[in-house]
Amino acid sequence: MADNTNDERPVGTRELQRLETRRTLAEHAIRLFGERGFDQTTVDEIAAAAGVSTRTFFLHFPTKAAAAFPDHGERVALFIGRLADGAPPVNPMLHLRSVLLAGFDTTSPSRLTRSRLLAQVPELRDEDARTDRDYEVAIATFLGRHWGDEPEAALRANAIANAVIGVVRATLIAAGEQGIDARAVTAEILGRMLGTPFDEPLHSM
Amino acid sequence: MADNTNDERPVGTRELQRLETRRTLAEHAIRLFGERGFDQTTVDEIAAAAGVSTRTFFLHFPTKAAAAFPDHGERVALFIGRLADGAPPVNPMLHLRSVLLAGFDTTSPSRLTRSRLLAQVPELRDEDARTDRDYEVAIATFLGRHWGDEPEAALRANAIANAVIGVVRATLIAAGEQGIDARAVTAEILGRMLGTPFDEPLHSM
DNA sequence: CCTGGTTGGTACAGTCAGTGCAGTATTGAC
DNA sequence: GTCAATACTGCACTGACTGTACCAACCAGG
Repeated sequence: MADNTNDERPVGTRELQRLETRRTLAEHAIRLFGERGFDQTTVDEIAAAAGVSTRTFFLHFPTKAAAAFPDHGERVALFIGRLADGAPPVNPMLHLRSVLLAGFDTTSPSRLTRSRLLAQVPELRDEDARTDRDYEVAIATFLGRHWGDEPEAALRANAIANAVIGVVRATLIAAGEQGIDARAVTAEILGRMLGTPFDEPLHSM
Repeated sequence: MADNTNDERPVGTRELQRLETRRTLAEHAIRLFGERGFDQTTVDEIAAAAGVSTRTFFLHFPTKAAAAFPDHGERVALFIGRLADGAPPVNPMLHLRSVLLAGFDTTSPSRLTRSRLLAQVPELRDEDARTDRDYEVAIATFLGRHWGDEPEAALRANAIANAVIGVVRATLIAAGEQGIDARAVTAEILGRMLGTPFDEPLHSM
């Protein structure tokens, strides 16, 4: 066993070929979804366009829709890393807000592709909502670390996570349109939602 | 043509039989989902348990999952009616909050069934999120009536709708558990989220 | 080298959700 | 009583996804 203390990719011909196949599949899937729509594209067609068998498609992606978001795993990992980064924040809600807004600042090409695809292919929004569950879990876990895991605190963490993700998803889908400053709207709404300190009780209801 | 000025149900033997078939299908679907899980139940089994053909199932429900929420349409209609009820509210956000909380007060048996089923059968949560889109549209439309339909106002309405539905969904799923006052948690979070007036600009970001 | 286990991909058969269509039988309006 | 509307059925089909056996290229170890 090689002394791989760090988790370097063991880059061999095999691994490279596999990643290339995966990349090609996703590329053609996104292209075809955009050209014809999601329902008008079959997995057979995607596989054929990528030059592999249909069965191979499902060795790389669990569902047809998953091919539209090939870097989902990495993005979630990045988000979790950012949430856990640095010293424990004084106000977790403000930390959460700044991490969420940081996602708007990094203009990765894949984010633009994703926004455009979601705005263009409505059938993919359901799948998007499904994958967003990973972010919800990440946020709820993060908040749970600060609020404890009593049932009511957990429920609150869950509800906040749902709400926050809802805001970000809505704005990210619209982010492709002209003349909309999605980041500003997100910042404003999150500011109102998360600005009040949730660590102190609220009795004026 | 009879002078049906009001929209009374034309109750005939046929209509009754149809409603009964639909009810039976939903009843067995919910039972089987609870007993074996969603993926372990086939539409064939549901139809057989209800004593009809498989094809008939799809005359009553568009998807397998839809049978788990047979009264979804009525509930959405009720919600929309409550939103539009009365004079135009002074503060639409507060009106929205009170309508949402009213949903907790009416302890309909179907709501309890739904909560229990969602807590028990995780595969149905995706479908739940999908059907919740109808509520999102209703809320966004309602807010749009007050805020106008400029792109940024529409985006804000959409984002708020997403957030609010996220909170309610999270709490409703947990509502079946013991010792959790889901309504109180929802009221508190919505109070913080919607309490500040969104009609005035916020400059302290 | 070479040899043998690992692994990316294939072929094939199968399950299940969902649709289109042609047909039957009961119902209800005139 | 007749005839159209309609609740339901049977059948054939598409398309997503899975299990399994198999091939072939790769990448050790000696």
